[in-house]
Amino acid sequence: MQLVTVGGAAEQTGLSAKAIRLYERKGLLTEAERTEAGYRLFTPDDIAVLHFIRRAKALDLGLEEIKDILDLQRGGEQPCQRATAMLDAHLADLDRKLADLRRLRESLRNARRAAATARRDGNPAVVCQIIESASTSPTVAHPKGRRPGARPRRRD
Amino acid sequence: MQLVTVGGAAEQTGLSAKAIRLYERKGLLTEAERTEAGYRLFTPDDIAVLHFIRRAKALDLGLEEIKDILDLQRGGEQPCQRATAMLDAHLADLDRKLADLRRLRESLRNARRAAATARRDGNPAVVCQIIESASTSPTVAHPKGRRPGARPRRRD
DNA sequence: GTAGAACCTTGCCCCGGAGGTAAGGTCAAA
DNA sequence: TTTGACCTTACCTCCGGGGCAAGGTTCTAC
Repeated sequence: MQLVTVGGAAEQTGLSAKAIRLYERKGLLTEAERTEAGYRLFTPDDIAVLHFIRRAKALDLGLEEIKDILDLQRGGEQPCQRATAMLDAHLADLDRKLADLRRLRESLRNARRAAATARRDGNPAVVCQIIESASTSPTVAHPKGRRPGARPRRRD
Repeated sequence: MQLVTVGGAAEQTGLSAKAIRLYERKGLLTEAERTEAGYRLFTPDDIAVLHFIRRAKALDLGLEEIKDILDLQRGGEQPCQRATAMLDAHLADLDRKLADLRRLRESLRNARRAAATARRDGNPAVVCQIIESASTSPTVAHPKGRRPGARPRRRD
């Protein structure tokens, strides 16, 4: 049963030592045992949890969500139901992201084409036309309505 | 020539006032004129730049990159060549992201399926199997080699 | 036995791209 | 005059750490 320090845990899991300390601090890991000198000692169980975290992160789960799953599991409950719900949510999210990115890709391709054309035609656009031509905005900011009026007076 | 305050500029561009101040502070906008009271006054040109920024942001360019383009343009140069290079880079990046996300999506679907099966079979996995089964890691962290040895001594 | 490398510790500031809030100044309309 | 909609700056927060400082510990080589 080798106990390892952060560096060893990092090596075994492909995470950074800093990240591992962060996970402990955020409660994803139970607090590690310490040597007399204060070095953390991670058990094979800890390493397994770290591997779990790494995989979960690869699935784009946030640390908070991963913690939720781990807490449930540590509480003796079966986190699968909760976890599947999370995964469903992420799946839906992912589909949206994919669609957005595909649109974005199209915008970029169009922009590139327009830029190439403009340059070939020797058309020195006033403001770089490249991005002007890319129309659609995948993610729209909050509109936040505002009444007109309140026209400012200049400093003179 | 209406000059407008941040609120007006925000309204016209769909950006938040906060974001606009940030852009000015980061040098994407030249410092706006002020009223005696210190209110910013944006010219139609500023508004055009803000529209440009918004479109560029929609193409996932970072503020620093947008600033680079704008600086070039303000320097009287044609930023198109530089901008197309950026767009190419982003396009390649995007393709990678898309591929990653598609793989991720597959992982999630598999994970879900595995979870459903496990639950149907009444199989109470030791650690929630859901994520265990998802193998591939789209983004890999830095390996950072490390010599073995340095085995810690336990506190006892 | 001791130097020095290679670990480890905590703590703090930094990134992007803002959002939120505070504490206060300004301006136009009723 | 007062209200309230606007504006100002400054600082804290988010996420997931990276980087560095300043110091303690342990291992290896001599």
